[in-house]
Amino acid sequence: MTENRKLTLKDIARELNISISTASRALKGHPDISDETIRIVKEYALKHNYVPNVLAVNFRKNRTFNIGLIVPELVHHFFSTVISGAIDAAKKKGYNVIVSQSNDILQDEVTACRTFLASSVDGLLISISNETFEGKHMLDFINEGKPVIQFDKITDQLDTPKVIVDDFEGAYQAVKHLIDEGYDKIAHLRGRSEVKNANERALGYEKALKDFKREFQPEWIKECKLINEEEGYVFTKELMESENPPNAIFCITDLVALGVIKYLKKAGINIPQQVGVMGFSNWKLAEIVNPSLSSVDQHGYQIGVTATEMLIEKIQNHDIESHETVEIKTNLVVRDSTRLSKNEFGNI
Amino acid sequence: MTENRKLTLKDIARELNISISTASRALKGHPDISDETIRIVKEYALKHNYVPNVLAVNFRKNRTFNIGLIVPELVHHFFSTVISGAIDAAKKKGYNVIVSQSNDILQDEVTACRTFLASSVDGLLISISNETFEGKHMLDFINEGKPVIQFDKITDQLDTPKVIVDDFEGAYQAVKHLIDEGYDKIAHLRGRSEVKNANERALGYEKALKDFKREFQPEWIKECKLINEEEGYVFTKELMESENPPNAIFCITDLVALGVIKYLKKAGINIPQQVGVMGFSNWKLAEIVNPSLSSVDQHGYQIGVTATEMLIEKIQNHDIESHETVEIKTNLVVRDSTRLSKNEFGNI
DNA sequence: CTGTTAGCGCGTTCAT
DNA sequence: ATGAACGCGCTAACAG
Repeated sequence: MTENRKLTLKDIARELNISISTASRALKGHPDISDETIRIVKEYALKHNYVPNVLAVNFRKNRTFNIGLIVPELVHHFFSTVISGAIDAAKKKGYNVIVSQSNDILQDEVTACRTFLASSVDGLLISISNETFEGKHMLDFINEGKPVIQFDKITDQLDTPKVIVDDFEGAYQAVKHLIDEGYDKIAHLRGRSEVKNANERALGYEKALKDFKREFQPEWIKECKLINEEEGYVFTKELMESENPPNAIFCITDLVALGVIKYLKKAGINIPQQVGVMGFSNWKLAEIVNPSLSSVDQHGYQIGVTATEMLIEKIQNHDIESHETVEIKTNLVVRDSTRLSKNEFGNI
Repeated sequence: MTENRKLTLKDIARELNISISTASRALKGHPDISDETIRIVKEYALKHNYVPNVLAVNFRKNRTFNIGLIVPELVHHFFSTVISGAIDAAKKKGYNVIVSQSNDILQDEVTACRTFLASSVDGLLISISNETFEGKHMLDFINEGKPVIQFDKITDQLDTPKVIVDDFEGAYQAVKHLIDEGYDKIAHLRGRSEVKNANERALGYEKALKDFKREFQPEWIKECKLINEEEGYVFTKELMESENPPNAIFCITDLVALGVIKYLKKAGINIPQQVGVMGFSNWKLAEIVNPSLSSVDQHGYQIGVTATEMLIEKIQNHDIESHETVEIKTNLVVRDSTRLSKNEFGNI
């Protein structure tokens, strides 16, 4: 309604009979300016509710205090947790977060990058799509002097700082837990071989089997393409109907584990007595499903915070060269689906 | 690496021996400019990959093509769905979305508003916190000529356009379904009486009971303060141990329903045979829980899309006056927890 | 200590 | 059909 034009430096300079630059400097307590002038200007500014025009400042300084964040999917427990961490960390440093999603489609990711690049962010946080392998679109970004940090789903083809989950160790610990509980025939529903995270988890799985000298069967490894419930269901059926069925199944992610559980229940196979089930990611569903699902927590919030803090630091130091990788440790969460030894409450 | 300064209008003007304004106009195909010049300039621009400096343009035009989005919680199925819709809709119109969360704390919401206002968004989408009642911080926004649209969790104290779920009708249909299935003693775990959505749902519940002349008992209405699993559990225990226990429970949200289900299972009460359970929101958990939970889908994605489209339209028309309210229809999703009549598969 | 001046990159009169 | 010139609001180098 009262569309009162905003007060500018010029206005307050005119009103106070000083020059614009004096006003500008006074406002930021520049040492050149007398305490008296500073006091007067600040008082006037406060009283008349002066707010610097951020557009002008950003234009002048050639930066926006916005950072771009691209994830494959926004409606996804892990990624929304990461975003939450990123937003909170950014806020603390005075940055905004502009969020975009690729839907795991390379073209969408490229477009999002271009938009961010053209439009206005000071740096980029990205978790790449399943279709991204080299990532020259991100290179464009770096070439303009804007730092890029990859997190979670990354490509080694692109040399940037990275914040990743220790998938190998997480998988190793998960499988070790299964072994400790007494399971000795452990299958793995893995992800696509082109995806680094999937490979790391598979390697952790194999290493644990090897270290503890448990049976290894290539037929016990199934590659999920879509990483959904359906695949968990179908592969479990295959596994359980085979000559040599496993007695535990380690899944690439909780959603797949859900399919596993559905099949086992349908087939009347007791979890965890006859077959143990281990997920990965520790989604909300892990506590909800029946029996509750053991899983590996990836500390998404922490990943978001760490990646954002790193990015902002690089932005502020104009550091486009360093390429350190930070690994966030995972955390095994044991629930009913693998608790062979003692099961206090039974399945409710 | 090759930190090549970006090409500006000035550069291309100098290179082509024309004036800056000619270059500027040629680039946007201004009718004053000869086709020949336009061709040459455009060709040069394309070849040398000219990209207008968005910061400068925005500064000049006093807008940012960013919209602010504030939700109580980001890590929340419904809200992340809304955000997803908002981002997709904004992208189509060439806008970015800056996301922030209030954590249901008024102070955080106010701060987020201030940041957005000062920093640079052209408009605001907001779903208010549980602590927000009047919302003068949003008024600040409007006073600067920037449109605000409230969605889902709104306050009528602030006169803005709104996009809301038809909570009343959703609740009415949910309870009607319970009645149709044969339940005749229906309780309601409602939300806080200060929250509009909670009231609407409670009204829908009461109206349905009245219309179909079913028993109404004030003791069957319990007010959840925190809207969590725990409350669902505790209130259900109370209800079921009372003199006159209900045989169906309609919950303010799926999370509460989860607590309800947990108690009933623990108490050995069969769902849906002895007691039917109805949620609200249709989270992912509704399909995962056992038995699967009937719920009311709120079409979060559509809410995000609609609110965003409305906002952008207002931004572009400098429309700060209109205050229409759009109601997005809900959709009842029937699952096992209320399927008394026929239950094909049984609970798996 | 303070004021003058000169841009940042772009859009937009106003001349020609 | 084109160019010169100005200004958006702010910062900063340079003078005094």
